[in-house]
Parts: sequence; structure tokens; C-alpha cells
Amino acid sequence: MITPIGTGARADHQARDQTEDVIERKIRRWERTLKDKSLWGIEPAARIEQLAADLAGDMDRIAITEGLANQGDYQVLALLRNAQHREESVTPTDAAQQLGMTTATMVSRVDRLEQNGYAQRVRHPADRRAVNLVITPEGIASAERMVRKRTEDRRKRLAVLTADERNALTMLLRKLAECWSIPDEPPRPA
Amino acid sequence: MITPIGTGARADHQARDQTEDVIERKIRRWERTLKDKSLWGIEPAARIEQLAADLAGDMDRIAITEGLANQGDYQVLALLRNAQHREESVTPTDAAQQLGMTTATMVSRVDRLEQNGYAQRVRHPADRRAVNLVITPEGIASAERMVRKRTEDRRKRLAVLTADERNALTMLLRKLAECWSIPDEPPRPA
DNA sequence: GTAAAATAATTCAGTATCGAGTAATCTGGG
DNA sequence: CCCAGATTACTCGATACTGAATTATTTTAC
Repeated sequence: MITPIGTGARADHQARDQTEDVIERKIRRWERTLKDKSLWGIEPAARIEQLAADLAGDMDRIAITEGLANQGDYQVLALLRNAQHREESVTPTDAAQQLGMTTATMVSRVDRLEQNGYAQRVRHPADRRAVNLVITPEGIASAERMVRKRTEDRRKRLAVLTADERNALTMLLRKLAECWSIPDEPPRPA
Repeated sequence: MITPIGTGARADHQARDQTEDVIERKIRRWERTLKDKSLWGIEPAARIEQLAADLAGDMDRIAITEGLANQGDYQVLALLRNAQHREESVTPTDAAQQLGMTTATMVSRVDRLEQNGYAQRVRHPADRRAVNLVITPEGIASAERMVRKRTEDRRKRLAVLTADERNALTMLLRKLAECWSIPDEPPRPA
């Protein structure tokens, strides 16, 4: 999915406390109308979602310029590139598990990568059911181009913050990620 | 999309500097193999993406328990609920623009909401091409249930942070959102 | 007032993804 | 050895979303 771009970027960086942006307005609205102030603490989550949508949009655009369908194809290519660098072999099932997608999706992704000449299926040496995924030189080149462009984009995005602020943000997000599961999350139905 | 859950939540919160988590390991790997340390500053972006995926998973689950297809249907319902509360009228085109989706998608969402009895299409009083979307009492009830559950989920997730940390995080994310557009972002092909 | 351009909602063909099912192959207990 | 159960990649049917028409209506220009 390509996210509509540029909804952020307000003109006036100064008047923070006077004017509210879209997210703040939305939150206030619910606060007022729900009659309990239960929306406390929601803003960070809303902002994380918005920022992530923009990041995903960047990455989709990058992938598309490399002839891939979307960000997901990039992830597979990046995985293969790293595996190759580490001299590990990867099967479709491996890759699907590591990237959190179904093997059905992986099949179609590998199909695309193979069509583009970025990866190949080769016979597994020991298991005739299995297949090893190997990245081609073109695939490596493409993966590295994409990583570099992605890094560039993200650094531009993060350049608004000072180094100290970036560090603080990193630490907070890390802490958040550490104990992130919500208690009564229903177990994946096996 | 339902995101696979619970990849976070490491056991030891203490030994932060010794052990790295998945994201750190991935970043280090690229750093080592790319031969330039151009991955500087990427971690916050990676974490924002991961956290957002988890939040989206929560919300999809909530929407599904209310008989909706996904988070997107919730967004429409929430929009209608707020519009009704403010006594504003909303057309499919309005809603699509505000939520950043195509009108084609909006048509199918409204179809679903109508089937579930959560919303209705009524004739626009002045424009016979247009349609006004109105939320039903059942829709309002469902929207408010979902908002409450979502708030609860997110507060649980954010409860790891102290109040000070949450404030700091909010401020940093706000600042990030303010000047978020990257310079050479290609304009939407109109 | 009328023709041309713009706009609203919808439909349609194409694509990505998923869950479930399938055929081939491997593995472990007799 | 042999067969039951697990595993691998793949296929198939269903769903959500998109961009590009399409139809009906409104607005604009002359």
C-alpha cells in the first residue's frame, strides 16, 4: 500500500501550544464526547501509527522503483542478501517464518523475485521437498541500493531531532518494545 | 491484516547492554556488511514500524470481534460517529479523503457497515449525485465499545513507561511529526 | 439556455494476501 | 522393511484494496 503523503509538515513550528494538529484534535474530540477522560495516554500510540504509515510509504516507493511489488518483496530480498553474506541457506518456509508471512505469500514473492532475476530457487541438497533460495548478483545490488536509499530517507526524517533527542527517543522506544505484549492478548489459535 | 503477536517481551529487562534484540541485531548486521556506517539513526524508525504493526494487530482484532472486516472499517465508523456528534454530514468522498483511501474502497466499506446495520446511506438533500452517510444507534454503540477497548489496550502497552517518560515520548514524537516530510518526496501523480 | 467541464457514487479488472487443502517426500516406531 | 504422521512447497478459492472506467448529476462558460 502506498500511503498518501505529506499530511504532516505544518508550517509553523513555533506555535506548538496554541494550535493543535490533526491527531490532537481527534483525541480531544473523543475525550469531550465520551464523557470520561479514558483517552489518557493515547497520543503516543496514534503518532507511532501515523509515522509508521509514512515510513511504509517511503519504503513502498523505493521497492517499486526497483521493479518490486512492495515493501514485502524488499524484506525477502534483504533477508536473502544477509543470509548469503553469512553463508546460510534459506528455504521459503524459513523466510516466511522469519518475516511473519504465510508460505503462500512467500511463494508468490519468490516468483516475482525470480522473474526479476533477483533470486533463484535451487534444489535442496538433502531434502527433495525443499528448495533453497539464493540471491543473484543483481539481487544483491538492488538490495543494497534499497537499503541505502531507505537509510537516507529515514535519516532525513529523523534529522529534525537533535542527537540527544534521537538518543532519548531510541531509549524510550526500546523500553516500550521490551514489555510490549498486553496481558490478555489471546494466544494465536495455533 | 492481523500481525503475528508477541515477538517482543524479552525476559530480562536488566541486561540491556549485554543482549540485543531482533531489531538491534538486524541493524548491526547491515552496518557490518555495508562497510559504511550509514545506518546511523535508523533504529527509531525500525522500532516505530514494529510498534505500529503491533498496534494495528490489536485494532484489527477489536474490529473483527465487532463483526467488521478490519481496522479500516472501524476508522469509517469512528468518523461517522464523530460527525454525527458534531451534527455534520459526511459523504463517501468526504470520508475517503479524510481517511486517505480511495472512494472505491469507501464504497465497499460502507456496504459492509450497512450490512451490519451500523450505518446507512441517505439521500443528499441538495445534490442528487451525492449520498449522506449516517451512523445508526448500533453503530454508535459499537464505535464506542471499540474506542474504549482500543484505549484500554494502548494504555496497557504504554503502562511500561512512567508518566514522565510518556510525556517525553509524546513531545519527541510530536516534534518528529511536525517537520516530517522528506525534501525530495515525489508529488502524488495528481 | 445550452454545451462543456467537473463532480459523486459506483462498477470492474487486476493484484496481494491469506487459510485451507494437496502431492511429494522425509522420519521414526514396529 | 513399512507404514503413520510430520513436513515442504505449492495450488486454489476468497477477500480487500486499487486505478481506471461509467453513469448520473451539477456547475461553469459563453
